[in-house]
Amino acid sequence: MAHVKGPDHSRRKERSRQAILEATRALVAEEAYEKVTVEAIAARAGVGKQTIYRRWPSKSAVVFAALLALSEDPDGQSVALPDTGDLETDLKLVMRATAEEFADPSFDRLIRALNTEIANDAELAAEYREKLAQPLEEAKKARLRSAQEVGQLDADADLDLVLEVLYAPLFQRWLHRSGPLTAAYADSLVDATLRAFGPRTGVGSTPGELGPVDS
Amino acid sequence: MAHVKGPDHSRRKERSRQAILEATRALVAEEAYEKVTVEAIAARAGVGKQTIYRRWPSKSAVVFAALLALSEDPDGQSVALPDTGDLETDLKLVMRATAEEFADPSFDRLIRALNTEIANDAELAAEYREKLAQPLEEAKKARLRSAQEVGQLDADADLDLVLEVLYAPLFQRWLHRSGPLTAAYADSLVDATLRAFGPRTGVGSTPGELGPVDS
Amino acid sequence: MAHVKGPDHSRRKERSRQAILEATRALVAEEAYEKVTVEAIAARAGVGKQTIYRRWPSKSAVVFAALLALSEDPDGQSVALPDTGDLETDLKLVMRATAEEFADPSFDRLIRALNTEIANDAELAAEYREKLAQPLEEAKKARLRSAQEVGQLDADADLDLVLEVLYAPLFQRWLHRSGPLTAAYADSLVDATLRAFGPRTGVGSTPGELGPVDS
Amino acid sequence: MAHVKGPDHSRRKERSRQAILEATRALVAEEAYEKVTVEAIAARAGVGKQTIYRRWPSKSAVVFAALLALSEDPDGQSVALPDTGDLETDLKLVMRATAEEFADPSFDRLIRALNTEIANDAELAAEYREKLAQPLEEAKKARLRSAQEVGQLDADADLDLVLEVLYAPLFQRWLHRSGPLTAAYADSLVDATLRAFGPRTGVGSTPGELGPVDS
DNA sequence: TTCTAAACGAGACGGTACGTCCTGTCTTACC
DNA sequence: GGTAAGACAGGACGTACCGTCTCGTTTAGAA
Repeated sequence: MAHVKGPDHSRRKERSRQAILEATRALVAEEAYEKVTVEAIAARAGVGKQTIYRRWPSKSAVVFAALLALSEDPDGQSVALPDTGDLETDLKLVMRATAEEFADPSFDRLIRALNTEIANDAELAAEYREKLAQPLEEAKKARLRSAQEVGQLDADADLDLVLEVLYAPLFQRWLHRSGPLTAAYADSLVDATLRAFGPRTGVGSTPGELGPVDS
Repeated sequence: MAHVKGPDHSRRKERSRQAILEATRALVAEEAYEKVTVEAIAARAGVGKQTIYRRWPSKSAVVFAALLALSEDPDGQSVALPDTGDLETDLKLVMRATAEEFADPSFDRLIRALNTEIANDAELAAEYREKLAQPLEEAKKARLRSAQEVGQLDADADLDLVLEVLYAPLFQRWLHRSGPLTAAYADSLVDATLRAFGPRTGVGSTPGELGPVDS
Repeated sequence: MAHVKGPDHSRRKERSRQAILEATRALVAEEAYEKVTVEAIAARAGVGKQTIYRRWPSKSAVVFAALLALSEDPDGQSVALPDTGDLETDLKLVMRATAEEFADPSFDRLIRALNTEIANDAELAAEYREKLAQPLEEAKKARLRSAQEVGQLDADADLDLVLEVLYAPLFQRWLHRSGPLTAAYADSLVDATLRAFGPRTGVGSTPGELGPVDS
Repeated sequence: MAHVKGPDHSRRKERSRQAILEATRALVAEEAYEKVTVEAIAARAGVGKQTIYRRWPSKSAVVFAALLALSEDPDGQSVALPDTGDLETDLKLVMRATAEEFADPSFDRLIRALNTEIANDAELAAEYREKLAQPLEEAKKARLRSAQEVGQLDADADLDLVLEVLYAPLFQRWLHRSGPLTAAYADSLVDATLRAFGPRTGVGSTPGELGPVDS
């Protein structure tokens, strides 16, 4: 088990790595993505450019890593959606929060940068899905499955599809700035989704038996 | 108010304009958007760089204009969706066609470039909506209204929302490469949309009896 | 005779060229050669780096060109050594002037830079000889030939060798800082050279016979 | 005076020191001086960079030390010129050997590197003179003094000047590549030097008659 | 038909950022 | 404790484009 490698310098490495990611995040949040330069990141992080290029192959990769780290920080922790027992309530809560998040200018810039990256780089897109999107989707699907068990959602529904119908309109409206992201809009997406994938009435079980589903 | 200008050179202008837009389209279709340079466009179009900058303020604007022109070309013509009388049939046709379109690599690159532009530039986004998105949406809404009239779609449905629920999942799946764009997928989006916004025909209940449920 | 070439931009070209060479000269005169950077030259000249690299392949070449230009400036003019008729007087005048020149710190730095270049690059050395050294040597040899004609110098002397014996010690002492460059030293080099290559006494003609030709 | 040090790592020290100097020599002999890097030296010597910087303050110093060591190696030995009793013979032997030495490409690169260093660094130049040049010059002067004693050289000649007249032309011709370094050339330098500083035996004239010509 | 002035192709220009390389210092692990 | 390994901050390198400017050269309309 004796490895032949050199020293790991792990403390310095970690310190500079964090400084770089933090500086990147700050810069991307501050100004338009295309104006963020590797030189500025290095300067802000108090780091030589080579230290950046030693770890990442391009600006895209650094920015992407910085944004990934943003969501990964609480390492071991697994995300979970609220579960009050009422799907509609929970979804509206989550969707309204999501809509609000997009309103924050610095969050907006960060996510636009991230989307620009992954839209134009299939590899980064794959990494994004694996590291960020899937865990989040799993959490959401867990909530949906729990709803399926209590008959608040069609047991046969394709959960990926459900999530897309729920989230994609919000995402697209934000990305294209094609309309306001209000709470009412968030609610109406939940309503539409539940109409599309809610319990199939008259298949042996009555919703009413399980208690009220609507607000 | 008659100004004393020289010859208008309109023929040359038009020729070089077309050459620029065509070269831009070709380059964007060929390689990653960020590798398309104004210099390359000028060279390919057999044009001086200044001739480009005389007309457009930035590379973004040229690319955007090139893509706009792509869809505007059949000038006077107004798009219209098929109307067989059956909304489900028509929508599935359209959605399957849309899904196929995205599969063409050069179309893919063009639209990714366009989306990158408008995602990061609010002004271009506005122009995009005005010139491209809205006319298309109007055509789609016209078809939906026709469906409302024959009771194939909830008369109170917010048509913008309907279109988002229908298209946004497809768009997002394409943009993030998060799943295959099959005909079955296109169909399932139509199905879901129709479940969400179709006629409110309960089992043994008339739509009118239940009244609108939405807020 | 209609040429197919583009515009010559000669005025801009010449202006920026002069600015670059002047800035280079100033910087090389100011500080150690190795601390002169292309970036500093560009900044001082108010010029983009690319404008330098468009003309010269390396820093060496720019510096070399700057130093060449320094001596070439009076374009058509051909150098000539004084000719009073007395070789010893003339040579001592020239050698003392040369010794003094080397004492000027900014001249010193310039010439050290030049020598560093040509010592390490055979091509530059060839160009240096052709453009700077040879014309100067020709002027010197012209004076020596005139001396040979009046019997003040051995008619069979190899003039290249004479010049080397005369100048090389001064040059080496300066380059290696191995001794002071005084007027007395300059004189003693002339004396030694004249002893080595002066008229061969007793070969039929006495110098005195021809009488002094000087002023 | 025995100093109280720990385990005397002197052997390791000496080993790594030798490895560094040897690697430096090899690299300088192999390629252009400016392409020799400290990193390459360290790698070739199998040594950490810090081990180099612990001993020498800069790359210049390492290279200089390497070249110094080259000539110092036979430590206690003091150089001496041949003395056959005939100065001309001895000098021609030495000058021809010197000229040949310069023809060796790897020697050439080494000495060019050395000259570049000392031409641009007064401190190194001083060290060079003290450690390398002066001992050698002393040896040469010893031979000249011996010649003075037997009347083969002017007893009043400034031996530094004699050496310069003898060697500097060869050195300059080599440094500037301004001519071939042939045996005939070497001989002609000896001849010229002896004419300039040889015994003052005029044909039928006593030296005293002419008197010193110098100022 | 000749003249004239705008628009043009070409491409140099001042800049900015890129990604690479090397210097001289610092840190870690090993011996 | 000194060493090999090599990461680090810094900074120059030479390249690629940007958007501007400056040339001669079309070229199409007005004279």
